[in-house]
Amino acid sequence: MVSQQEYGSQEKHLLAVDCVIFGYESGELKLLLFKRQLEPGKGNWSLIGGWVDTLETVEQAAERVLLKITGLSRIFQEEVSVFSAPDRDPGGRVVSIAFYALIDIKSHNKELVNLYDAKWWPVSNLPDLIFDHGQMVDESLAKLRKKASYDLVGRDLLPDEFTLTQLRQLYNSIFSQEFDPGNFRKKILSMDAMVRLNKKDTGESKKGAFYYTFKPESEMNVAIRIINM
Amino acid sequence: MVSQQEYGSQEKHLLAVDCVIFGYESGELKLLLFKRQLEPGKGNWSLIGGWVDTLETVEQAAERVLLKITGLSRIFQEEVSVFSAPDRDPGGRVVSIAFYALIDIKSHNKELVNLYDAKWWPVSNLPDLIFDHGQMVDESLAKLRKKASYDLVGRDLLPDEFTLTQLRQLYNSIFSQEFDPGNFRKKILSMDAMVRLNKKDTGESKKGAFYYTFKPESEMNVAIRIINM
DNA sequence: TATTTAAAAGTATTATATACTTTTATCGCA
DNA sequence: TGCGATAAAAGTATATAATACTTTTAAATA
Repeated sequence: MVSQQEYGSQEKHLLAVDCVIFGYESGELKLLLFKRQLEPGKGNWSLIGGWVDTLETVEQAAERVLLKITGLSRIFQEEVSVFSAPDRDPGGRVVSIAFYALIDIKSHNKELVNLYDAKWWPVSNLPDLIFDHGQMVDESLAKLRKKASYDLVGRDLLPDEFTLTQLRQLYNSIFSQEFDPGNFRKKILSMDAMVRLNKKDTGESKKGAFYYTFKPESEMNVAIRIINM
Repeated sequence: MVSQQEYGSQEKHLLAVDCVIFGYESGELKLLLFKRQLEPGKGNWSLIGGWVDTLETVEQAAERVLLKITGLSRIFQEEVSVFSAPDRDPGGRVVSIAFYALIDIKSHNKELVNLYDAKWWPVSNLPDLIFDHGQMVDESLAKLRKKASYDLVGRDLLPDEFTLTQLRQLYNSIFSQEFDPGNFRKKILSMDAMVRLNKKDTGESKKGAFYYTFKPESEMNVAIRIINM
């Protein structure tokens, strides 16, 4: 029988999290990016990251970073994957876990964002990013699309009250394609996921579109596929 | 402007990988488990793991572990997620990344498996596992089901030559449900993913079932959903 | 040669997706 | 006040796919 290696005398690693923060504003899916403040790569655009402490989980580290930057807590956030190429960070061996988060841009703390020298960029037109952050964004976008195909992501990205047209435009921008208004409405309403309010948004049309809010997740029909990828 | 923290003086972490190794044998989906050889938890069943070195990626660490145990390389393997509860391992702070792998049980090195005191367990009847390894298995199974729903996983789990009945039974055991033979055949063949050989397996029926082999992945119709979960 | 077995092929029904059309509510303006 | 414009909302018709079920086939064997 072959023996396993003991805990002592093993190599230890710097562990970080990097947050891919998605938001939605003026009909566009956007990403919160930062001017890096330390070498290497100082002055270039990057995701916001943070070190993982010994007494927390990586999820908690990501929540901590998100709170620090946006002032928001209890936000949808999901692990993307681990990035661990030995030379990925020229500053040293750092293993980083990417997370993506979905927030309502209107509700976050803009002063904090300014404080950190951050900017919202449309995902359709991103600058070059340092290290492997571009790959983190690509993987996050793929995950977001997958999630949006069987889950209503509007809950996280839209304000509390929204119209079906706004939800459709959000989906248009996530998938970079135009969904048929009638069919989109039919499918979304068949999920029984939201309630219609007695208010209309007349900004976009003469007739006006009803506002909706989401029902609690437990009450909706979860077995419906929104987009067939 | 708020400044970011320097690389120096950060806490470092022990980093490990744990491998959830799936195989398929006598009509059952199985999992390779190990009798743990060191404290804490010595003698209990666990996944096989290994430490991550400074000069490798976590994927390479997982491949290294898989090769050591099974003698196999170039195996399908995918990251599941990061497990980082500070107290998950009573032996100390270890952050572990779970991977799941799919192998053809027939083709692996049984002597190596014996050497490491390992055993194939049917997933329908697993023993208690140490630490959070049970959760790793649950997440891996969920990932495997999701993958199997849009991808033919037979390529990795079955021998080179197999019958449609064997492929269906593999799917039955992955999803713990009986798929209709006619409809399963119709859907699988519509993917145009395999070629029929001029050989029959007459073990199961008088008529005999044709053997098939997989075409290269590039040639198959990838847009077909196998199982609607 | 009749019987048995499961493979293989085929059919019929239902459900869903997609493309397209019609009606509706409301505003601005003649 | 009533008409045109606008996009929402509702409705329809067709194509495609999922599901349940039936029939035919090939080969072994009693």
